[in-house]
Amino acid sequence: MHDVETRELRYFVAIAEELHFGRAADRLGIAQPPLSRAIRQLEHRLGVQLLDRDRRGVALTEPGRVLLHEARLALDAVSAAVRRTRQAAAERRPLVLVTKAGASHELLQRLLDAVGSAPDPVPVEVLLCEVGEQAGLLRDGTADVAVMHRPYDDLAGFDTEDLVVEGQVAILPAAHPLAARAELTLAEVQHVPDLPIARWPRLDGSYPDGPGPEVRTQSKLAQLVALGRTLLVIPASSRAWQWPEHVAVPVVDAPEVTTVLAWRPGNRSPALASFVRTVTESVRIPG
Amino acid sequence: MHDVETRELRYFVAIAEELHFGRAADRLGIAQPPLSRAIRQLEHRLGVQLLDRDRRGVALTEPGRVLLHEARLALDAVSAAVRRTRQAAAERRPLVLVTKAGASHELLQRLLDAVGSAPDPVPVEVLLCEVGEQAGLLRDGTADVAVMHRPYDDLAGFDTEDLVVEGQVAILPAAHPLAARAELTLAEVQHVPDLPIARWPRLDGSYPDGPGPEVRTQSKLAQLVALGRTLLVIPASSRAWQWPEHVAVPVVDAPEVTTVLAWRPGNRSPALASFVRTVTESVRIPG
DNA sequence: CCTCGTGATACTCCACGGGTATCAGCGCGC
DNA sequence: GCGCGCTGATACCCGTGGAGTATCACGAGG
Repeated sequence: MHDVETRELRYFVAIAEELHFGRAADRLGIAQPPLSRAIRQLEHRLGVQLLDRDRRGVALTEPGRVLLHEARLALDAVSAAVRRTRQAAAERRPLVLVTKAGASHELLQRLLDAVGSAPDPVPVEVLLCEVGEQAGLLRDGTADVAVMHRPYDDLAGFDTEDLVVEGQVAILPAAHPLAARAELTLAEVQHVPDLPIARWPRLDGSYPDGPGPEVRTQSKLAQLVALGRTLLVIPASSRAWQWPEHVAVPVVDAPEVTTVLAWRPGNRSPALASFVRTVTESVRIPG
Repeated sequence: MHDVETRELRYFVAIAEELHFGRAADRLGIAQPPLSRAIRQLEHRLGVQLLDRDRRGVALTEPGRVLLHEARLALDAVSAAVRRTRQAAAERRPLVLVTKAGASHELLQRLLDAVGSAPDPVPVEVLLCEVGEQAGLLRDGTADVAVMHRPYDDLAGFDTEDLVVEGQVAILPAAHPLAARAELTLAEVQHVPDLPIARWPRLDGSYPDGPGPEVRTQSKLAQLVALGRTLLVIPASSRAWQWPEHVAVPVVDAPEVTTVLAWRPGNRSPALASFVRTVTESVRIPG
C-alpha cells in the first residue's frame, strides 16, 4: 500500500475540475484509460468514493469536494517547496507583490513610492492577476506578498496587516436610470431586473446559479457593464472601471472593505519584514 | 522533465533528518543506492545543490534547509488531504483536541467540562503529545484543534483565539539553594553554573549549542530536573512537573505566556465552530 | 597495510504507468 | 427500432524507471 503521490492529486484535480475523463486526460497530456485507472486506484487506496460516475459525465461526491480543496492546497505546498528552494539558491531577487489588476490603484502607488524611497529600498516586482488568484499565487510561492481585500478574498492561512477601510460603490452603465442617483442601497441594487449581478466562479471553479452572466476576468466584466448588461458593487478605490460608459454611485449600506497586506506566515525574509514595516508605517490610515 | 513527487520529498526529509544515506534508506525501507540516485535526481531537477557530501557524512546546504522546512509542510498538506477526505466519508466522528501533556491542566479540565455540559455537546477526543508536535498534528489533519502557548509554539498559519495569560515559574531541584527563594529574575536563572538550561530540538530537528543536556520529551526533562542536572522556566499552570523533588519559584520578569486555541483556517466544520464558541465564552478570562 | 565506513557506480530486473484497441451502457435521431 | 455517438471501463502490450545486489573509490584509524 503505497502513499499518495502528487501525480495522483494532479490527476484528481484535473478530473474534478473538468468533470470529464476525456478532457481531463487531454489536459494532462495522457490517454483516458490510464486516468480512469489512476482515479480508481486512488479511490481504492483512500477507501472512499470520490466521483459519482453517471452516464453523461461525472459528479463529485462530498468527500470528493473535500479532496479537491485539500489537494489544491497540497499541490500549492509542493510548488512552494520547489520555488522557495530555488529562490534560496538564487541571488538576491526582488520581492514579488501580487494584486488584482485595477484594485486599490492609488494605494498601490503610494505604497510603491514609500518602499522605493525608504532608507533601504527593497526591489519590488509587481504582478497583476485576476480576481481570486492571489491566494494561490501566495501559497505556491510565486508571490511573496499580496494586496488583498476583506471580506472578498480568501485570507485563510495568511498573516495580514490592515491598511485602509473604505466604502463600496455600484458601477452602472451611464445610460441606466439608477446612474443618476446620488446614492443607493444594497436592496435597490441587488434586484434590478434588467441588470442582474454577474456571477464569479467559486473557489472550486463552478458558478453559482442565477440570472446574471458568468464572468472570470475583470476586463470582460467591465465590457459587460459598458454594454448595459450587468452592474456590480466594488470598493470605491477600484480603478479598472473608469470607462466613459460607467458611472459610480455610492452604496451606503454595503459592507466596508478593508485593504490588507497578506503574506505566508513563517516567512522570515528580512526583505519582506522591511517591506511590511515600511508599508504599514507610511500607508496605513489609523482607524 | 517530470514534476516533484511526494516520494522524493519523503526521501529528502529522511536524509535531511538522518544526515546519513544508509540510515535514511533503512528508515525508508529501501536500499541505499536508489536513495542516492533519487536525491541526485532531485537536486538535478531543482537545479540546486541540497547536500554537501563530505566523506564522513552529509550536511545540509542553505537551500537544503529551506527545502526541509517546505517539504515538511507539503507532506503535511498531502497527509491532511488524505485524512480529511477519509473523515468526510466517515460518520460523525469526535473532534480531536491535541495539547502538550501536562500543560494547562486546569484550563483543559474546565474547557472539557464546559464543552460537555453545553446545550449541544460536541464529542471530543483528547490527544496528548510532546512539545512542538501540535503544529504538525494540526497541519496533517490528525487533530482538529489544539491548545497551544504563545510565544512558545509555532502558530504560523493557524487561526487562534486567546484564552488566558499567565506568568512563568522556574522549576528547580528542591535541594538547590535557589529553590528557597520567594521569587527570581530571568538574569538569575539563565546562568546558574551547576544548572545549565536544557536544550530542545529546533523545528529542523537539530539542537542549539550550549552546555545543557539535550532533551526531547517532558518526562525525561522532569527526571533530569529531579536529578539536579538542569532547571527550566515554564508557564505557572503546567502540571507535568509536580514531583516531590521539584520546586516552583515565580520568575517575575519572564515574558507572559498566552494559552490559545488554534485550528486550521478555512475549516468550516460546525462542530469546530461550536466548540470554539463554547470554549471562548466559558473559559476565557477577559484581559 | 589492512579494515571499516562512507557515498557513488554498474548492472539487472520487474512493477507499474502509459499506450492502443475495444467493450459496454445509455441517449438520441432518422 | 436500430444504428450511431458519446460516455467511462476493460484487456492487453510495452517501455521507462525505480529498486535490488554487487562492487568501487576514497578517507580515517589502528
